[in-house]
This record gives sequence, C-alpha cells and structure tokens, in this order.
Amino acid sequence: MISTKGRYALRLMIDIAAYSNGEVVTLKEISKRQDVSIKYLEQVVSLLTKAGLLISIRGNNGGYLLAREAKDYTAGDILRAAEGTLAPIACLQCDPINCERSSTCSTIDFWRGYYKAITDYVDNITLEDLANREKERIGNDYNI
Amino acid sequence: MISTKGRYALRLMIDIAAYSNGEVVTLKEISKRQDVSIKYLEQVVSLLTKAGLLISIRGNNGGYLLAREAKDYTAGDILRAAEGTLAPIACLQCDPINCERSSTCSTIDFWRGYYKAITDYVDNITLEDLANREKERIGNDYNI
DNA sequence: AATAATCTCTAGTAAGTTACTAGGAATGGA
DNA sequence: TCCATTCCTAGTAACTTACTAGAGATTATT
Repeated sequence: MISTKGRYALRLMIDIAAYSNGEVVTLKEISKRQDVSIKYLEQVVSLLTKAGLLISIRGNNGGYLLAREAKDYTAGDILRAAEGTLAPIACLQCDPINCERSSTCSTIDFWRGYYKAITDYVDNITLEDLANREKERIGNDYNI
Repeated sequence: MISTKGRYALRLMIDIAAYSNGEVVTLKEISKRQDVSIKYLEQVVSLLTKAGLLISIRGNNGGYLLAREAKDYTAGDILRAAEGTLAPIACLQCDPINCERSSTCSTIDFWRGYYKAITDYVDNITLEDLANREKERIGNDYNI
C-alpha cells in the first residue's frame, strides 16, 4: 500500500498547483485545507523540496512554489519522491537487478510487468490533470 | 511492496502447477526447490487452502493439489489470497467506499485508476502462463 | 498397534516501518 | 527586534514483517 507520505505528497502538490496562482503557499494554509498537521507536512514537503519538485522560500512571507509548470510533473514523479520507489519487489529497485536468483527466477518477468503497469499509469497523469479535477470539484461545490 | 507472503504464494502455486502432474506435492519438496523453510511455507499455504485455491491431503503421503486447472487461476487470485488486498489505499478496500472524505476527495479517482491498472494486469495472467515459463526455464537449464 | 510422514494450529519474537508529535535552530520581511 | 515561516533532529507508540518453535491431528505403511 501507498503510505501517508505518498498520499499526502500528492494532495500537497495538487493543493499548491490549484491554489498558488504564482504566489507562495504556506504549510499553514495547506494544513487547513488538507486537514493534516503542519508538523507532519513539514516532513512530507522536505522530501519534495529535496527532490527538486518544489522551491521553498524561508523566513517571513515564505512558503512553497512549484519548481516547474504543473503539466511538467507526472503523478509518478511525486509518488517516487515521497515513497522512494513504486517497485512491487525489492529486486526491481535497482537496474540492473542484483538479486542472485534473478537469472533462474520464474517470477521476475511477472513482477517487471507489474511494475510497468504501475509506471505506465502514474507517468501518464500530470499534476495539471489532478489540479484541474480539484479546481472542478471546488467549482461544483460553489454551484450547489 | 508485495510482502514475502504474496511472493512465496505465487512461487508455491507455480511450483505445484509445474511439478504436480496430478500427484500431491509436499511442503518438503517445495521447500527444497524454492529455498524457503517448511515452517514458513506452512503459513503461506494455509492462506491458499483457506481461500480454496489448494486442496490439502493430510497424513502420510499427504500433500497439496491444485483445486482447479492452472488456466483457471489468475495471478490476482493468488496474490489477493495471500496479501488480503492489492488496493493501493485503504479507502478502496471496501466497495462501496466508506471514507468520509470520498465525496470531496480529488485523488480518489486517481487511486481508483491505479488500482484498476494493477488489477487489469494481474487478472490477465494465469497460473498456467507462469507455470509454462517455469517449465521452459527448467527445459533451458537441461539444454545448457 | 506402532511408526513415521505429513498437515494444522497457536504462540512467540526481533527487527523494521509507519504515522505521527515535539523542540529548537535558522531565515528574512516588517 | 519581533514574528512568521521553513529546516533539522529526535522521540515514540502501535503496527507489521518474516520468520522460528512446539505440540497436536491425521493417515498410509509396517
């Protein structure tokens, strides 16, 4: 299962993409909107800044900005930064594979395909796609 | 990540499918071929018999048999029996979803698609496919 | 009837992971 | 200087993982 780090990272990135408008977004705001403690968000956001997905601005009036346009992130970029890997088994984390059984392993191809199915999915959805869904949701709420 | 339960369950089922020829296969044999302790295999196999994927025969000359033909199992059947679920997030485990945020959640559709990508993959590979790969592997070894 | 090979069930456990909270240091605008 | 913010490290309770261990139940063989 995807941990809270990955799930919150995705929501955090969507939140910034949807609400930034080019201005910094603070963890305080995100914490309120997403209902996750600032303290925990700090840890999640640190993974994203270290991976170069977000630009942080320190000090008063500080906050976070997307490092590039929303359409230039895939969901996979974000999840990999937060989760470390999306590989279903440890063998596949490194390429080339360094598992001693790999040459005689009858399941390795199965797992490679499994990994590819996930990768194909997450890398064909952009942050822009996800942010648009969020914006639409907000729009719908206003219309009720 | 998929745990050893799921990975061993798959190997165990492939092993039985590839080596049974209609006769019972014992954990002792599987343990030798797969290099996993009998004691741990006992726990894995118990998940599979309880799920009705294997028939167990107790006593002397006992062992395990496939409950149906190899072509009538998908990899998904086996992994779900061993892992409990392949859902990437807890929300999706139950249908209908009982997460209070689900109606206003901008990521739920993303996760549904993620789950579907996995499910489509694992449910389109049969145990027969996997056992054939294993048989081929053995064949190749003999030819070296 | 005894033996031995097998499956079955439950318990235990060390190590690792998860999902946080907490405190304080560093930064920089007002 | 003050204060809002990010940054960094440590701590922790609960849970999960990947096993090992022991004792019991079942059944073919002798």
